[in-house]
Amino acid sequence: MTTLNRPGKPDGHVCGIDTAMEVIGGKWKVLILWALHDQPHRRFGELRRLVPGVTEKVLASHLREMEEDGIVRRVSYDEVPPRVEYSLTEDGTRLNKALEPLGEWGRERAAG
Amino acid sequence: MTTLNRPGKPDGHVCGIDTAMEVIGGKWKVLILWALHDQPHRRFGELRRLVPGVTEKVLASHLREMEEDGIVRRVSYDEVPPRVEYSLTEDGTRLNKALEPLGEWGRERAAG
DNA sequence: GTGGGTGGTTACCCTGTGGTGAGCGAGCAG
DNA sequence: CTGCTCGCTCACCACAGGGTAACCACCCAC
Repeated sequence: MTTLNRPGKPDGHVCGIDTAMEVIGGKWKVLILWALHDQPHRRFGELRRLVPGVTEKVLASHLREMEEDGIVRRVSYDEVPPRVEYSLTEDGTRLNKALEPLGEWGRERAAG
Repeated sequence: MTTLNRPGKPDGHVCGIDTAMEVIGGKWKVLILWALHDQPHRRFGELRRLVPGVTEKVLASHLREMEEDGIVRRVSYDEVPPRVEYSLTEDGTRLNKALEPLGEWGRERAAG
């Protein structure tokens, strides 16, 4: 279950890694984090362009979950046309840093 | 697709992290890695006990995928009753190390 | 009045992943 | 001859995560 419902999930965690895996388990979440890492604020449409292939529905639901998980901050300005800005929380920033060695591993492997 | 078929997957990787996510994307893979990290060799039944909740079929297929991905080494002894030992390759060991910061992040978060 | 651009929501469908349970091959203990 | 162990394999099935598409409210420019 990646989409909503944290309540269920009686599994119990063996180690910290699966706690983290739950948070980044969605298909696009790491890419969203990645897209968020270098700019302080990103708009919805921007993210959609930065994460090629994601649909609006899924992007919206992933962002909502990440907000619930406390790794993304959502600020909605009451303007027209509507403007919403997403940014990493401090926890999200630390998560992103924790993801870096993994990214390096992947890059090495891709390089062959 | 986590189970078999690397061939497809035209997606193209945005960054190294999703390369890694593909490898550890299975539901139990990080736990298997974790179970493999402290002993040089683990037997099938041992792993099944160490990863509570996994079924034999899924454990077998995950191990097979991890072997294909070059992070797990499988050695089968031609004895009776059959004996098969699994261990991390060097690449798998490095992956496990790359996973550590993530585990720490998860532990901190679980601690609240 | 109609088209565009914003950031969504809702309904429905489909595929892949993982779960269930059975069976198998070979030898040994009893 | 029966049952047990070990490491699987096979056939089948359920479900949830993700994809598709339509729709909404709002205001502006044309």
